[in-house]
Amino acid sequence: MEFRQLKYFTVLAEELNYGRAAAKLHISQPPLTRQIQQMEEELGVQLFLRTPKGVELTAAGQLFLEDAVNVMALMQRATERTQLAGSGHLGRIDVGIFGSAMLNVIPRLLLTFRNLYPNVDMALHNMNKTQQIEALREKRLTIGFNRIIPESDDMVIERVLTERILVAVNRSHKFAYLREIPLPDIANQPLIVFPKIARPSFADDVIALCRAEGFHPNIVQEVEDVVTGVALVSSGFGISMVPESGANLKLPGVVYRPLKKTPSPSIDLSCVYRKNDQSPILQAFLDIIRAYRNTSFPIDTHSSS
Amino acid sequence: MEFRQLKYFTVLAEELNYGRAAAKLHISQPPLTRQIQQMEEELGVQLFLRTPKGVELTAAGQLFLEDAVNVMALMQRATERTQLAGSGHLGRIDVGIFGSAMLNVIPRLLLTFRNLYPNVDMALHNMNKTQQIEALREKRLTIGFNRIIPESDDMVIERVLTERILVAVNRSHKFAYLREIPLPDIANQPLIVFPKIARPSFADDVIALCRAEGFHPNIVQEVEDVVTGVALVSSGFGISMVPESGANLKLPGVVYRPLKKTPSPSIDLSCVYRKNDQSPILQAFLDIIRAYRNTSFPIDTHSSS
DNA sequence: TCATAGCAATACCTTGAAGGTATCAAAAGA
DNA sequence: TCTTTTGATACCTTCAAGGTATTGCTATGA
Repeated sequence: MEFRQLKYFTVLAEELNYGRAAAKLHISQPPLTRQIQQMEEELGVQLFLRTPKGVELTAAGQLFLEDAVNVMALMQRATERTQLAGSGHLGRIDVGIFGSAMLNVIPRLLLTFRNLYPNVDMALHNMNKTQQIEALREKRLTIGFNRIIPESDDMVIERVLTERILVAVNRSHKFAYLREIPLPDIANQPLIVFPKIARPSFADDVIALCRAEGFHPNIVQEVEDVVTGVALVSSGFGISMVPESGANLKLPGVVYRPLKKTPSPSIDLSCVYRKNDQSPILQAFLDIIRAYRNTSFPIDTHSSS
Repeated sequence: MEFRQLKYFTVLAEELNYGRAAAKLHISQPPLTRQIQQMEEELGVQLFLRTPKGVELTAAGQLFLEDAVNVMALMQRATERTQLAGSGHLGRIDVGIFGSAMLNVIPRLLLTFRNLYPNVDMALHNMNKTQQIEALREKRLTIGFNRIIPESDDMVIERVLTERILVAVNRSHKFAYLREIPLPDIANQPLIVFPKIARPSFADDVIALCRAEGFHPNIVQEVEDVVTGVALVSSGFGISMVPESGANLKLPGVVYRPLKKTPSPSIDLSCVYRKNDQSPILQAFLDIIRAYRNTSFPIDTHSSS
């Protein structure tokens, strides 16, 4: 049984006349006769009763007609769904997220993606860079976001954007009265760094930044993430350094100040995905990331709550 | 898209290796490659990723695989259902019934049919012979049962069986003491005849029987059906003549006696169906009727309640 | 009653596409 | 580096789908 025959059958069942049905199918009448004969032979069932005025469906033919219509509709739907999936408009994307990027950049990307590809399911998974790489290898993740991602043969790391590093201080701290913080002044301040797992991390960047300036920072606490770090700043535990998008985190008594240095010390946010992943959904997502890359994300570094 | 291609696709999706898949399909590898290429071109979607070790499904391919399996299963089911319908094992039969035949013959036929063709829906419709013919013409009925059916060009009337005519009398009636009732003795008895609609009917047969014997029956009541007639006999209203299968109707004080005449007066039960109806369900049903035709239905004419 | 029109079926030819064999190109493994 | 394994390509053969011409049947109208 071929789809062609199903099509011929349904048209003949509609027209109930070989000549008209053949015309509608843009073939001549004899091939139609033969195809229907062949179907009847293959099924071992008479589908049409030949009458002097044309044909009519047998009971078996009526039953088969219903199913034939269903089969063709299902095939049509399958084709359309597959084409949607092939163009990235249907399917699923699993995104690994971690840290301060979730406070600003990633939500914007996700929102844009959802608007453009409403039929793609999006799942967010909170994991650190090590877990992300592992999950990517096991195809549990389509793409991961992180800072300072180790190179890997089977992964592509792509910069999403570069942010200034800001100093988070308590409003009561003397730094709060400065517009910019001179880096050397940090030397003796109690410094809170993060994250403490999955090194090297942003914490190492901060430390390296200090060392390049010629001093060793006074680290009073390593915490797991930016939220905990800023929470400690809020309670007067010390000061911290955060990526610019972390400044979206408004906690009582916390203000953010840029470092006094040119060029401004900065940290990259990157994404990572499988080198051999050609899936259209990933490509679509990457297109959005690339469109965002050079967009500025102005952040009011002087606001606080 | 052809079923052949769906089949090739599912096998390749299972084997994930062109060579093995082609072997399983009993074709060589190049045609398989070409058919898959053709599918991908037609859909405009890559279904497989070619890897050095073989192939793997893309996300779109996985989606299409699910649907392809469904399409093939639905087609398979359609084929089987159609073949069942074509052999009379699936579908529907509408049977018109009327009168005393419902008391014995028809239930046996229906029971036999249901046992042999459990997937055929049976619907019974109580209608008189006029209504049956009309319903047959409008295809609301597949077959009708009745007595004395008028000839018709587009209908076939076929005898189902021939029954003796019995006399139904009240146990207190003098006839109850006879083993057989001489027909002339009926002349002055109060006679109940039926049915009163859709003449000519069994009633006319009874009247004709009497006239042939040289007398005009003393009809005291015409009733609609055998049940009403026998009910009147039960209450002592008069005597009646009923087809043998009517003797299955046990009402208080009613006994049945054969007529004393050789050959025994009889009445046919017939069925009627459309001359051009070749439906396998009807043919199957007719086969059962014909098998029953020459079977005797022994009825104990002397029992009563 | 015969001629005609309209229908599906058949005979016969043409062509396109599916399948086969041989071979190539690329990559992995020994 | 050579061999093996994989999918892709080139080219040929064959079979079946489609076309034209025609037949056979039946209902209908003159």
